[in-house]
Amino acid sequence: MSRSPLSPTPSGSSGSDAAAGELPDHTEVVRRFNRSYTQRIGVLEESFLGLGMPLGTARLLYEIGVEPGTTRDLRVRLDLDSGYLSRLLRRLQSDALVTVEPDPADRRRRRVGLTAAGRQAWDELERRSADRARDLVTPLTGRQRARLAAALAEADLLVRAATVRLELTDPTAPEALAAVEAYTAELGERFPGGFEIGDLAEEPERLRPPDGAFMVATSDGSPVACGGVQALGGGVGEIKRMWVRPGWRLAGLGSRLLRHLEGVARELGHDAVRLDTHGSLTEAVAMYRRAGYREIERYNDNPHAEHFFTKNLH
Amino acid sequence: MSRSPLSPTPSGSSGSDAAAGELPDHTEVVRRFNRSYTQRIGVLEESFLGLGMPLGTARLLYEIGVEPGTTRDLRVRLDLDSGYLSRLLRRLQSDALVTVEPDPADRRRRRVGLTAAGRQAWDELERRSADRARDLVTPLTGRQRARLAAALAEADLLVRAATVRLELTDPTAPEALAAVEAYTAELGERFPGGFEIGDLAEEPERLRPPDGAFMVATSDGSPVACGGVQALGGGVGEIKRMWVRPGWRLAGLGSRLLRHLEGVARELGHDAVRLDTHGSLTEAVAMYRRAGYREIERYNDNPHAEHFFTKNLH
DNA sequence: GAAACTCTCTGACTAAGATCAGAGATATGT
DNA sequence: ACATATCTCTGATCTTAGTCAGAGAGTTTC
Repeated sequence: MSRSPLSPTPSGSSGSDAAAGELPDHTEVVRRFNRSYTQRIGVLEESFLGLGMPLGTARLLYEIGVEPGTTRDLRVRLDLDSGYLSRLLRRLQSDALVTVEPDPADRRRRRVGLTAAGRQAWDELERRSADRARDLVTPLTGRQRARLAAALAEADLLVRAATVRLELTDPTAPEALAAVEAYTAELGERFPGGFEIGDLAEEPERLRPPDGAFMVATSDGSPVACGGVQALGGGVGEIKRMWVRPGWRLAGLGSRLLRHLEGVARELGHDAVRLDTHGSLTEAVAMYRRAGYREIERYNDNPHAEHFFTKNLH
Repeated sequence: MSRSPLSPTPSGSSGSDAAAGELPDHTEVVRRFNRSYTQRIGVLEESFLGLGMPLGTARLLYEIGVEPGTTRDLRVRLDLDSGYLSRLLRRLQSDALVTVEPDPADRRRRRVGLTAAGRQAWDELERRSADRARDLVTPLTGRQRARLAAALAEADLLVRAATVRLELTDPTAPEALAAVEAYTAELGERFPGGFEIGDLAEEPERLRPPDGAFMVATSDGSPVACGGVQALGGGVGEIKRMWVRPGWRLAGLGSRLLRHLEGVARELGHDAVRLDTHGSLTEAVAMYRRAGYREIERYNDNPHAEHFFTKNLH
């Protein structure tokens, strides 16, 4: 039986695992990386040890330091049982690292914050974590460090992009509004003459089932992409308000979103989709072409649109 | 400008750590990666859950499946207390997943292997772990997957290289012999006419303190690089038997080892070092030049050497 | 102002992870 | 052959992690 695909040397022995004819899905590379990286770096966690407090407590302290809040916030963020949290907090409190006081807004809740000593302990956690990262990097030469940083940044971007979840969102929901706000803010920068698009909440039913749909992608709580489908009639759908946060465009999130929206349009019973865009959004125009869209005549009177596209869904 | 160029989120709070004038040491990239990666991928560990056995047990089972061995091996590999290991093994044994029998070579030890049922459970662990990796990759397009794989492979190589430990090793120790064996095997392939270098164990005292030193770098237990320093007399040292496992040469391990050996030579009181090499080892020759070595006349009668170098240590 | 609900806390409990000090068996060096 | 070292196992013990049920304080709804 062959060696484990996770074999320890980098010498290409793992490359042979993918049988000759298969398409590479690269999962082996991911697994190999996971294994060696977690083994060597020991994850973030380890730097939380050795402060004379158990891991869970340190994690909680860290989280409080990142952003103080109510016990409820912390429970949700760390997914803890309320009884367990209560005990952890009491321990931190008795070590004089955190303050716990009733929330004036709702006196059932408690607000949690760091004391001066707690801030100090938090800094220590930060320092350890940074030290660990530095330990990893120091044996390398400057060029190698740069290569490592570039590789990790690239991997980070792609992993983030891969783990973004596209979610059907009501156009009036706060996440949807936040996404569209970011969208219009960006357009506003591009067209200083003043830019005006209809408020998303104006006709929300057009972007809501059963007539349409609106998708928002969030990462770490903030919107990174959005887009909707509405009906134009005659079996034709229209893709609207498609936007991807600038830093995320390199990761192909746009095409993924577009593909998804086409699928939604198909489910809504459309045979084709159209969309319009401004000529200055060159990346977007290129992406539409790559995705199989062809340019057509103006089909609406949107003053900001210069290019009009269509794609057959069958 | 202080923002990371690839930073997809506006979070900013972490980016400001690197003050404007500092040289980038890239620790922020590493930390950022650690945080987001562990958060999203949840490490390898998670795929070990849900088999009806606790994490530690699953980890042990997995390790046995990767490479069966004696209890001692496992204890070292997983860094477990012997009592703890004993109990974990007993549990696996009572579930009929592993066989434990005395090692015929040393009847104090026990050999541990998987039963058929154990192999099946191991396959299940493998499958889960692979599934998790695949889940990560599937949302990406083919090109993005290739980019991710390339980035992770690059990061993996560099991380491995960075975490390799160079250790002063006695020339007669098994790791040293293993390294030199790999070295001569490779040279044997390059020079099919037959290749003969003196056995390392012949004059071990020359490569041993106080006259010399021999360093071996191991990764996951197998040697990946080696090299020694011996005295030539007159304040001159000689670097001998320097070798880096092929797959590791891209990661700059050679220069790191060379730099280290120069430091050792300096500590041994030498003012300069020499070395010889064969002309066909073009990468090596280039590396020596890059490291500040200049070519000199032949200073010995090594029939395999064609190039001779020296470097001043002060 | 009572009912229903929300939130935190306490006590009781369990499993898992981990460490330590020997006992007993086996191997090695002199 | 003896002392010494090595190795695994057992029993005892401890901390951490995590769960559950309900008490008690506070808030919202009608």
